[in-house]
Parts: sequence; structure tokens; C-alpha cells
Amino acid sequence: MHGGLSSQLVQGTGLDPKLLPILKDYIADIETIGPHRDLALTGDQTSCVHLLLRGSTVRYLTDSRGCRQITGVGLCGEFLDLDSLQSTNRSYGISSLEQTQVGKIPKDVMIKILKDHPEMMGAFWSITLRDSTYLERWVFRLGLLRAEQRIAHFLCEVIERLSLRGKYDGMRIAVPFRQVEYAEACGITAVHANRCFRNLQSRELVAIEASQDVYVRSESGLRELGQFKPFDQSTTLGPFG
Amino acid sequence: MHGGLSSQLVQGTGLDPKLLPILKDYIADIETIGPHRDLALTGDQTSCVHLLLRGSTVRYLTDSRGCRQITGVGLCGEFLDLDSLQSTNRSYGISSLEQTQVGKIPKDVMIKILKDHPEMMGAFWSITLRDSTYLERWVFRLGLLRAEQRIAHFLCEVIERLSLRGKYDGMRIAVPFRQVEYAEACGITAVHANRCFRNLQSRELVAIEASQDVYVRSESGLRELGQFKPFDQSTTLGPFG
DNA sequence: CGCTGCATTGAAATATCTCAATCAATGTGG
DNA sequence: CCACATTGATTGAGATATTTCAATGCAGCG
Repeated sequence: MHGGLSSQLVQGTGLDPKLLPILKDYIADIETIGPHRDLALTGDQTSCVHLLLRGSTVRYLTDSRGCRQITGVGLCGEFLDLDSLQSTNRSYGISSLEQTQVGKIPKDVMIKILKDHPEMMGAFWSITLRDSTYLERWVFRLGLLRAEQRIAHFLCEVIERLSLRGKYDGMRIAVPFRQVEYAEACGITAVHANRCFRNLQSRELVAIEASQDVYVRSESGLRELGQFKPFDQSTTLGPFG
Repeated sequence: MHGGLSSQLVQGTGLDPKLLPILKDYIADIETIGPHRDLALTGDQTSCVHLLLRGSTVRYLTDSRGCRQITGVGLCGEFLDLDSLQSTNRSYGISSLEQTQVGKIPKDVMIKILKDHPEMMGAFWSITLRDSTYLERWVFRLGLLRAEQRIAHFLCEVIERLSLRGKYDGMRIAVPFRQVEYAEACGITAVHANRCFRNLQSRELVAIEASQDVYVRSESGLRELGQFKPFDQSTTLGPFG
């Protein structure tokens, strides 16, 4: 059924490999949905936690006019909403970027996991801390950078996270963002995102093929323009090992 | 020595009151610093975790020109940098807004706490999750709102967090932000922040006295303008109780 | 063929920034 | 008590970035 599950999880969740088989057994339900569908809606009861088994997602908040601000990208192998354990209603939506498969772990099962395997809690906390770091950079991006830099910075984040799980070939951004998504992630208009990409192309930092695929021509150039500081890998893991 | 410590912690940390006495015993060192001083610098070794005993702080990221983006406000009783446990070097700075007192808990002591009192981990995780929620809204604010709305939204966040710990009198924002800080928190210029405040005053949403103190004239008006959604208090606390 | 979804372009409107100056309050030394 | 420096708020005017609106292009698809 879910063949390469373990290996995906190893690279995705950030969990200690020893903990993975445990987790796997608790997935209650696997759901598959097409591209650009909502996996979870703002206001929903938070009945379960989602683990992304295939595809990619975005997490977003909506303003009063219905505009979306993307606050995070979900890549294969990641937990999408560990915070569900904390709140009864979802304060954000999650939607898919492509054909996507999620494993659902009911909240009470999560609680059982924590009871049966106390080691898991440190792992989960650790994941939450890592996600916070990315969120904080997201604030940096929106607060201090101009449109073109924001896109560069965002691309760097995606590259970094793909790299960390061996899904970056050094060329192509293997996540099917449309320009709308780049815009919604960077707090700009889709129209403006388009012009920014044109500039990034003329600076020879990226190339765009087939109107959809972004190819990285100069990762260092993107990092410099976007003032991207790589993630501090040297985590102590102290309390969690 | 540190008299009202317990009661401050009860309201601030979000920890179960039973856990507080435990924590209190582990504070190794108390440091006092004046207003607008750095408590921790970007790049520092993360040798300890800071617990704010008195005063208020901001946490910020810096761009290549030295401009600051504030990513969080530290109020009395809160942990300022639980994430230190995760990383070896600080990726952000923390500075004081006023005369401020912090308790320092060395990282290895934190690890010992977790070993001796496993219940603490759920509490810490819970705090991290709550902080993430605020960070996510910060992204919303910067990404979707215009300057004036951002300030309204930011004021709402501060009001809410002060209220949650009984430090809001219904009138005055009891944190000594200067206009620079409002600007750095909202991703705008100090000059522009000033003009926004003038507008907020003419809309009769706030009043400013002595050029420093912000008085709230219409909390609901601020919430509406800033599209502020209050924090979901109904946390299950399931895995942690 | 005529949809539909998305990228692309242009031109005018607007928000925000930048620079530069002034003002008000406060504190300090003589 | 005055002269002066400092800090932060305030204003004005021009420059720039970004949005908005509206139109066009382009590909896949029934």
C-alpha cells in the first residue's frame, strides 16, 4: 500500500529513524486529492494531524476580501499541522499544489502515541521549533525585503528544504508553484510577481521553461539578492536524543 | 530576592502552576539591563534560555544594511528564546524596551530539568506552538495588510497578550514602544508609522499622549481595521495535561 | 473550434520611501 | 537659570515601488 513510506519519513519529518516504524503504524487513514484542492479549511475542527506522504501543499491565511497569504509550504514527508493538537479549530487553510496524498493521524491517537512513546514528544517539539525558524524568516522576508528579493529569498528556502531531503537536483525547483503562489507567499501581486521573475531572468539568476518550471541558474546569486541565511544545521538535539 | 516571581510566571509562561516552583529553582543567574540594550546578539552562542522577569523586549532580525525587522515581543513572564535549545548560534537578536530583568537558565540545566521532570516537555512544546501561532499572524499582517492596518493589527496583538496576563487596563498600551519599534514590527518606515498613527487618531481609534503613550479608544475598531482574529483560547491541552 | 487557466504586457493610480528640515521635551554642564 | 546637546516625533515634497485595471497571448483540452 504505502511502499516507500519509511524512507520518505526519514528524510522528511526530521524524526529519529528509530521512531518512524512506530509512527507508521498509527496512520489511520490515507487520503488522496487532486491539485489545488483544500485539504483543510479555516474554521474546521482539528480532528487529526496530517502527514504529507506525496505531493506538496501550502498553508495560508485569508483576509476579509478573500486574498490569501501563504505562511508555509508543506513538502513530502512533513507534518502539516502539528499545532492541531493545541487548538480546537483551525486558524488556517491547507491546500494542495498537485496530486497529493496525506496520512491522517487522529488527535486522540497522537495523544496515545505520546503516552506509549514519550520519546516522541521531544521529536515533535523539535519539529515545531524548526518550523518556527522558517516562519520567523518568513517575517523577515516580508518585512525587510522588496518584491524581487522576497522571491529570491523564498526560492532559497524551497531549495534548502528540498536539498535537506535530497529532492533538489541543483537545477529545477521541483514544486509546482504557479505565479499566484509565489505572489501569495511573498505578499505581492501576481502581476508584480511576473515582472519580478522577468527581472530575475535578466539578472540570469533563474530561467523559466514552459511557463511553469523555474530553473536555478545561480543559487549564490539568489542567496545574495535575497539575503538568505542558511538554516543552522548544527542542532544540538540535546534534550531530544 | 525575586519576590513575585511565581505569580508572574503563572500568568506569563503558560505553564501549569504546579510546574512553576520547579522551574524557579533552576534560574542560575538574574541579569538587569537598562532600556534599549541588547540582551543577546545575532551570532552568539546559545548558552542559555532567557525568562523575562521584568520589563519588555523585542526579538529581531537584521538585514544587510542594518535595518531591523522585529519578529516578536517579549512580555513579562515569557520565555524569550526556547529555540536556543535547538541551535548552537542565535539567528536573531533580543533587545530591551525599558529597564528589564531576565532570568537565565543554562542549556544543560534545561536538559536536566527535562530529564528530572518529563512533564515539562509538553509544557514547553505547548509554549512553542503558541508562539508559532503569533508568528504566523505576523506573516499575515505583513503580507496582506497595508501600513495603517498593520499597526492596528499589531496593537491588537499586544492588547490581547497583555489582557491574557491581566496587564491591560482597557486603555493604555503598557509597553513603551517608540514609533521606530512600531515601524520595525510592521515592516514600514518610522516616518510612515508616524503618519499612520495620525490617521488612527483621526479615525478616533487611538489617542496619543505625551508623544509616547498610546491609548486605545476603540478596541473593536482596531480589530476590524486590522482584521484581527483573537487567539483560540480553547486549547485542548490534551497531550500535556 | 471555442473553452479555460495562466502568463504576460501596458498605463495610470496609489502607497510607501527617502531626504531633509523643524519641533518639542528632556537632560546636562556651566 | 541659561546655553546646548540629544532623542524622538512631526512635516513637506519629490522619487520609487507596487497595485490596479484592462487587455492580450498562449497552451491544453473537451
